[in-house]
Amino acid sequence: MSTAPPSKATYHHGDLRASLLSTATSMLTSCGIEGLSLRKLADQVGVSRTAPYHHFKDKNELLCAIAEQGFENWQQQTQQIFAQGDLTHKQKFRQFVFDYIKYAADNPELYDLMFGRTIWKQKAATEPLKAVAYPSFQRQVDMTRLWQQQGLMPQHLDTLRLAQVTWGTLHGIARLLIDGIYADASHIDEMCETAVSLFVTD
Amino acid sequence: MSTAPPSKATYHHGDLRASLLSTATSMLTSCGIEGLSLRKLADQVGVSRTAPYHHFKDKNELLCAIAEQGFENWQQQTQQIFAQGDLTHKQKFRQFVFDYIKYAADNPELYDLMFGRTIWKQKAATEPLKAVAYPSFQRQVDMTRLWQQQGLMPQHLDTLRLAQVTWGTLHGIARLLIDGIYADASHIDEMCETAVSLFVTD
DNA sequence: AGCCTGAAGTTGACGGTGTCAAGATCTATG
DNA sequence: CATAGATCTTGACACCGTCAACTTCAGGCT
Repeated sequence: MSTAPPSKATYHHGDLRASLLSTATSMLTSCGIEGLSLRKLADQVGVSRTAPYHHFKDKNELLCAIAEQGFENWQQQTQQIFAQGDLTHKQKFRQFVFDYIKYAADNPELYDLMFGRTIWKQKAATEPLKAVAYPSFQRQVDMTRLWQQQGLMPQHLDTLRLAQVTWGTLHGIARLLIDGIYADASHIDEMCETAVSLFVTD
Repeated sequence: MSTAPPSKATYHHGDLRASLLSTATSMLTSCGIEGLSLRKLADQVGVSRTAPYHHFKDKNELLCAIAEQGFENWQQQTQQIFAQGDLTHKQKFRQFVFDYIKYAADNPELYDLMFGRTIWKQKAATEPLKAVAYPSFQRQVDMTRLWQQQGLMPQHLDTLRLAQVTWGTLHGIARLLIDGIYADASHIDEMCETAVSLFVTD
């Protein structure tokens, strides 16, 4: 599962930071954010409760590091859609919507950490996290501009505002789903289809 | 501020439940959900740490009671819009959008409690809360059906899905705002205007 | 009137949390 | 080979939610 140390007999772990990160991520996805405690984490990795503090300043920094990894994966995943050459612009947009929601539905706890208030409301994001997250926000704007130029979306609307609203829609649908309020997984496809047909002016 | 007991000399408080509720609500709005602890609350009300347990089974029940009040206020506020007779359908819809976002922006912590994962993801909603919240979800569907009949929104789309997407959009914009990610208060009006012009097919 | 049941409020205690300080251990560099 | 610094440890503190047992008081029954 996680990167195991070569031998447990050693006083020093060898690769504790990576171990903590991967174990924390799996604890997050299986137990939720409220079930992730530093003490349980240290215990699971087989190390004393304060050992993690030599690799992360505090719990927030650990959470930011997890989110950081999440953004890297997500970004990679997203860009694969646009690399596919044999799709029309509308098909790509449709694929983007479906994949966005699918990512959130498949990784609810991670999505919540990446795009939730735990990190952002308290303005607790670390610099490395910002360095990965902000460009991916910006990318949303760039894509929107492209969609406007391709005639998928109204050109008379301000690109930034349009980007905020379209992303807001995806974000809102994702949240309704993963917070289990007013929508459940069986509605995903139809909701995405409805969203696409609302936005795309063809 | 809160309902003060007639005299502090009495052993029994007199109206502790109401005092707890109002003080908790004001602590929530001023300190955030993470700053609201039962011990601090009891202390502020001037009562021992376990006194609240005679009025609320646990912290969750207190939170649900706060959310319950929030829904009642919110519902009341929303219905005032539709009582105004001198507005066109489109104007009413526009007003609804603006008011929805304004409510979230004005009461970020309360909005988070009412529509956030703290209560709903853990399926921790009490029966009284559900009794108030579910109908207000249903009302969203009813309004959407009306908007379709009035020609504001495409009639060929399934009403339930359309309601989920339109509400998802408002919810998403609200969350982007109150979580301080990718949008701030100065964008509110323009974002609302963009959302309206995207949804209303005139 | 007086008792006495039960609601309301109290202190004490337990296990859990994040985090700091000080000491132990090992690794690697001069 | 020694020693400095990174790494890991135990101890301690201040919080938190919650249970159990005790005290106080108000209201209804005889």
